Amino acid sequence: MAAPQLVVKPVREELSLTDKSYNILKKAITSMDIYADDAQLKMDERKLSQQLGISRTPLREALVRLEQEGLVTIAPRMGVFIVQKTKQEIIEMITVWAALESMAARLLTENATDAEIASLREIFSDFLDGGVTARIDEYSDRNIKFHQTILELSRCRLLKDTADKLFLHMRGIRARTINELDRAPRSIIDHLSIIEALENRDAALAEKLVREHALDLAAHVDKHVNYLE
Amino acid sequence: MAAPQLVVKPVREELSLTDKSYNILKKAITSMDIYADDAQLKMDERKLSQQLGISRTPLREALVRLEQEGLVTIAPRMGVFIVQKTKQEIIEMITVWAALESMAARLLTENATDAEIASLREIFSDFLDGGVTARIDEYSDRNIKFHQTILELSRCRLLKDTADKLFLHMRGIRARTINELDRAPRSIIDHLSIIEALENRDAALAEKLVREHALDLAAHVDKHVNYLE
DNA sequence: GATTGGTATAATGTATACCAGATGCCAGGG
DNA sequence: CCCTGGCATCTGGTATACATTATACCAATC
Repeated sequence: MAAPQLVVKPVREELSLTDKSYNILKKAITSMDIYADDAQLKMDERKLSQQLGISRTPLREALVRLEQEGLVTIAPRMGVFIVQKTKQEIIEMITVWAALESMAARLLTENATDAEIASLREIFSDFLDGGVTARIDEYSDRNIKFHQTILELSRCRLLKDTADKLFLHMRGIRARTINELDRAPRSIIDHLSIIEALENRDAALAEKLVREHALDLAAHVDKHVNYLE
Repeated sequence: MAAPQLVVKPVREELSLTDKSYNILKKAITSMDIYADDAQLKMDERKLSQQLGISRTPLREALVRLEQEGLVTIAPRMGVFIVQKTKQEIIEMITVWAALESMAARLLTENATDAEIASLREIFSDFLDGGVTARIDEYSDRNIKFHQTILELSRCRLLKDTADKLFLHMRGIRARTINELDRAPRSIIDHLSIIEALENRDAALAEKLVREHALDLAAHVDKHVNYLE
């Protein structure tokens, strides 16, 4: 047995100012209601750098990252603006999401243990006795958790990371659409069928159900969401 | 009918130095052989800024964008390095690609015209009489064109954009794996079956064939590519 | 001879200064 | 009353200067 020895973790926990302001700004943007009528979309560099207590250089690098992620646009000589997604873009995001998650479901049937699949069922264990509409907020959280877990259990990190990036943008619209979109009673039935297919290791069926569940949402957005322009 | 009027496109063609250096560096990185033994992976900020004839500030913003795309890593206080993808990461990229392109095939059967689908067939018209192996380079170009066209014809821009980002990273390994991976005779048969399914507007079959074609490649990489560590 | 510690140098992270382009206001003219 | 042109101001883009940290080299000691 090895002699006892000093174990330390790397000291480099400190994030750069760029990283810090990036995180702060990302959280700020994703948690604001971008689509409110009086939403302030212009971001003033100088004012922000003062509020954050840093200079403009690291702030600008953070803004570049946000732009690359599609959260803001930098209009040369005109400033940076928080982007409002169009309805079409939202639908496309859901479509790509459908592609990713259905592939994840397929992989899941090959890579996940029975216990892991069972954990999916547990997510909704509190909701099996109906009364879903009463606790819509809580259900919505579980809903998100469910989909993220499927991505997770695919054992394909890139699949999850790519989906997470998309999900970032969905956050913004969730606040507005939560009541219309999370058609909970229907949703929970879909989820249970998906879990069943996964339990049976039926890759083709699981993939199909996941895809259709997501594309249903896209169709629903297409039909019923109108406040986006 | 409207009166004739002067039509001009916005004068704003001028890119910022950040954009310019971003484009230059991206091209430089994707066209170099990252996996060569003597490959220089460290990027010297100061030297680069001198070579590009600009200051470090816009260069750094370009590097931040490259990092966000996964082409380089910025190690705090230690510099920026061109990333070498691991075999696992390559396989994951192909997997995500499979998800995206199979969804694209599905959408294509709904959104593309017969003429557009026919254009897919034309891509390979020169190669139908065998002799594929003789013109492997040219075939490889058509191969790429084929897959990109499917993404394009899906009419889902985000699907194509997401796939393009992945493709960026594949460029680097193509130079090395071209002979092993583009198993042309097999490949062309797959492609023709895909086209046939698309012509028949058979969404389920097209999706399946596209997915399996891509996942075959992933399996092949897993089995036969060994130079990536 | 190998290893450790100190110092010098170079490179990165951040701040600031300067410049150019865009917006808004106001005056003047139609 | 509206439109145009010029001016002032403000904001973003870039360069440069400074501070902090990593790396390399050398010397001293074991």
